[in-house]
Amino acid sequence: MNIGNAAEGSGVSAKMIRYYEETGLIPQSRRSDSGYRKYAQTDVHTLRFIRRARDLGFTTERIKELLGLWQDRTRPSRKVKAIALNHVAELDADIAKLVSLRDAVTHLAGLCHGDEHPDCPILDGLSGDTPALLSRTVA
Amino acid sequence: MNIGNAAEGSGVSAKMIRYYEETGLIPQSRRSDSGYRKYAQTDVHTLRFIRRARDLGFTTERIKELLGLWQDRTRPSRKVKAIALNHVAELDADIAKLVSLRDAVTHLAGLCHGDEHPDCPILDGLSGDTPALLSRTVA
DNA sequence: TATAAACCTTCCCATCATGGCAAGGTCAAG
DNA sequence: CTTGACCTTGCCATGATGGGAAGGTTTATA
Repeated sequence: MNIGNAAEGSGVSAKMIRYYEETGLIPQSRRSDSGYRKYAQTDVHTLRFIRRARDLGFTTERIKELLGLWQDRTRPSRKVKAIALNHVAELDADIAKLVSLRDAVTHLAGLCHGDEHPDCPILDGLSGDTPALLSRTVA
Repeated sequence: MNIGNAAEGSGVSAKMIRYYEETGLIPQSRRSDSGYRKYAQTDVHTLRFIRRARDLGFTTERIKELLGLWQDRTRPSRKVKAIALNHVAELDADIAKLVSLRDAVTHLAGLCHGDEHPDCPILDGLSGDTPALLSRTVA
C-alpha cells in the first residue's frame, strides 16, 4: 500500500511517516519503480504503536527504545517496565512543576481584589517590589 | 547601560532581549551613536517583570496584556485578575492532561510483571492488540 | 599610544514535532 | 487521453531559546 493508506490505517500523517523515516525512528521503506513508498500491514502496525506511544507522551527517543524492545521477542519485560516507570517519573516532575506554577498564580490572584480599583498585588508581585511573593511559591 | 548590563540586571539574556524587541513585546530601544542598544533602569524593571511572568508560565501573548495593564495606572484590578485566573484555568487543563497520561502509563506498568520473561502488557497495550487498555484511560 | 579583551551588532542555524505550500511526477478511472 | 487523486522532494513556519560567526566599538592595560 502507499503512504496515504498507511497514514489512514495508522493514524500517523503521511508527513510524519516521512519524518520518522528521515530521523531513523522507522527504517526506510521499500519503493515502487516510480519511487512511491510501499508499506505492508506490519508497517502500519508499527506506526500505530508509535502513535499510541506518542499519545501517551513518550518522547521520540523513548519510543525508539520501546520499538526495539517490542521487536525483540526475547527481551525481559523488566526493561520495558523500567522505561515506562521512568516516563511516569518524568510526567510526575512535569506535573509537580505545573502545580507549583498554578499555586503561585492562584496565590497572587487570591490577593487581588479584582474590582474597579487599580491596586493589584498580582502586578506588584510580578514587578518585584515584593519579591517574597514569588520566591516562596515558585522553585 | 548596554544590553549586557540590562541582561544581568533583569535575568533576561541579551539574546532574548533582542528577541522581545524584534517581536514587539518591548519597544525598540534607543541606540548609541555606534548602534549599541541603551537601557535605563525602568527598562530593566520591565524586563524583570517579563521574566517573572514567564517563570510563572504566562504565554508571551498574555505577558503583552499584563505589561499593558501594568503600565496603565488606572486599569481596574479586575482585568488583571481575569488574566491570572484564565492562566490558572489553562494550567489546570495542562495538569489534568498530564495526570491522565501518567495514570494511563502507570496503569499499564502495573500490569507488567517486570521480570525476566518477555511477556509485557505495556507493549501489548501500545501495539493495539488490546485497544481497550488505552482508550479507557486516555481521553 | 597601541593592542588586547570584552562587548556590541546582525545574520544564520538548530532545536522538536508538526503542518502548509509549491512544483512536478504517477496512476487510475472515465 | 484527460482529469483528479495521489505521490515525490524541498522549503518555510511555528516558539522560545541557545550557539556561533564575522565584523565593529569601547575600555583597560602594558
